[in-house]
Amino acid sequence: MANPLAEPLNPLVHEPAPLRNKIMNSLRRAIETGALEPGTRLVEKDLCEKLNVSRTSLREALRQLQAEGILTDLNNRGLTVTTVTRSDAENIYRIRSVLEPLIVEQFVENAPDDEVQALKAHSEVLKKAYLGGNAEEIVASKRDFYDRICTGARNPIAFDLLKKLTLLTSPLRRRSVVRKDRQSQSIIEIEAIVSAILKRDKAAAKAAAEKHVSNSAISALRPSEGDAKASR
Amino acid sequence: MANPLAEPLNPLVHEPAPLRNKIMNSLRRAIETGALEPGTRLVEKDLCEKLNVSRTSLREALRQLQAEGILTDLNNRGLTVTTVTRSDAENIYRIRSVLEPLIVEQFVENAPDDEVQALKAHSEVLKKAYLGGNAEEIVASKRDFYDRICTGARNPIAFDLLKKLTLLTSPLRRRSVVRKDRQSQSIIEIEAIVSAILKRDKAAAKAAAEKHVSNSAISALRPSEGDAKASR
DNA sequence: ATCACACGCTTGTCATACAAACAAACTCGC
DNA sequence: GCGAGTTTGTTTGTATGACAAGCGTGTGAT
Repeated sequence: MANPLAEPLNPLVHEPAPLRNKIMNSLRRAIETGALEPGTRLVEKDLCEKLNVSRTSLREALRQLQAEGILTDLNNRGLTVTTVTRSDAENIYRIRSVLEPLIVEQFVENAPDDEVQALKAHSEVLKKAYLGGNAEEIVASKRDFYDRICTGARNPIAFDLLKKLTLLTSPLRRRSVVRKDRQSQSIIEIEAIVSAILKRDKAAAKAAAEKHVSNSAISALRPSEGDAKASR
Repeated sequence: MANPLAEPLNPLVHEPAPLRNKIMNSLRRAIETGALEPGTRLVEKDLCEKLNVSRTSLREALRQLQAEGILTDLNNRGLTVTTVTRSDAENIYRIRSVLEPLIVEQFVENAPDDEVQALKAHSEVLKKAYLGGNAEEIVASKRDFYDRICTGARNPIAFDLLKKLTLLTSPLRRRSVVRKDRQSQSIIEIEAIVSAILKRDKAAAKAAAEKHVSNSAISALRPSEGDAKASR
């Protein structure tokens, strides 16, 4: 049998990749990695020079990111990287704690056996990444894991929402991933999800998914520092 | 006692309302009311002339609506009003059926008594609107009802998501609102939600909210016409 | 020290221009 | 008549330059 991890040779969409998309990806990446911290002011002219693009394209990209909630509009004084307050973060985790169980449920309903097998195989890779301890690798592997579940669930809309929500809390998550205790706990939780999925046990899978989000929330929100000014 | 329906004299935010926001509202409204049907191609030059704005501002508004999912990008051939496939609609209702119970739960947790009373009072207005049968009035009143719940829940992020999701299915909902049988059913379901909220009974309120979404879904998806081409 | 004013920086909006992608019409050879 | 290739027109993508308006800050006068 072929390696179930192998991608089915993606059709290679000949994406013309408009400039604004590249800009968006670049900025998203910067926020995700922490190169742009929450609260940073984004000055159009500076960004144009740094990215070497025209103001037109840049502004279109900014508008799109703004609509995604990643950037916040100060009234007439430009954009900043959205600062997620504690209350925002709690709300985001609360939303995730109903959305992710839904996705897992739909995965059980809709994913064909080969995707289930591939997920199982990938969960082993993820586990190894956790044990390896390389943060980069963990994050990448976990994202891949999520992608598989969301794709298998056949609910692209929820997938989209989740991507945006998790991006908003990426500053929090970055701190939480490096915690050793959280890592070993994550492994257990994920294995619970996978094993329930293998049995096609919807209720158990949902419960495991919810537990996983709840615990992530606890870990991410633990520091309990006073929350900053309002968000939007 | 003062009329609990009275608004507390909103602070009247001096919104400079950038042109692009007006454009967005205008387009959103057009889609919501059906003036722009799903699948309609949006040609920049035409819109500029109709709205009497420059291409720059228009394009920024379009990008923002695109990020919200209301507009879909054909590769290099412009934007269309997003066509929601049957599968998309099912997924949207499925998401709503977990999000709305969450919101209702948070309303029970967080809304102060006066907001609960105001909600109760408004539910009577909504009921009258249903009995009156004027579609415009029903929609407006129902939106107001939802706004109160979402605001009271203190979860602006979920509020935002719900607004976007419901806008996507507005073509479906428009057809469903006029159904007499659905209307009387709606009244009952909403009263169930309100009465559970009054008792501050989280579990019952959640259950009632979920039931309401499920039934809305059944009604909206009933026609069961073959779904069109892919969405995005 | 305070108030008012002026200046600079930044965003909001517009007009214009040109390249590139795409679709449709059109032409020419068979 | 018909198909292949070419031309043409429409539409989007990107860049540039310009100017008004909003906001913050510094300066100067009192």
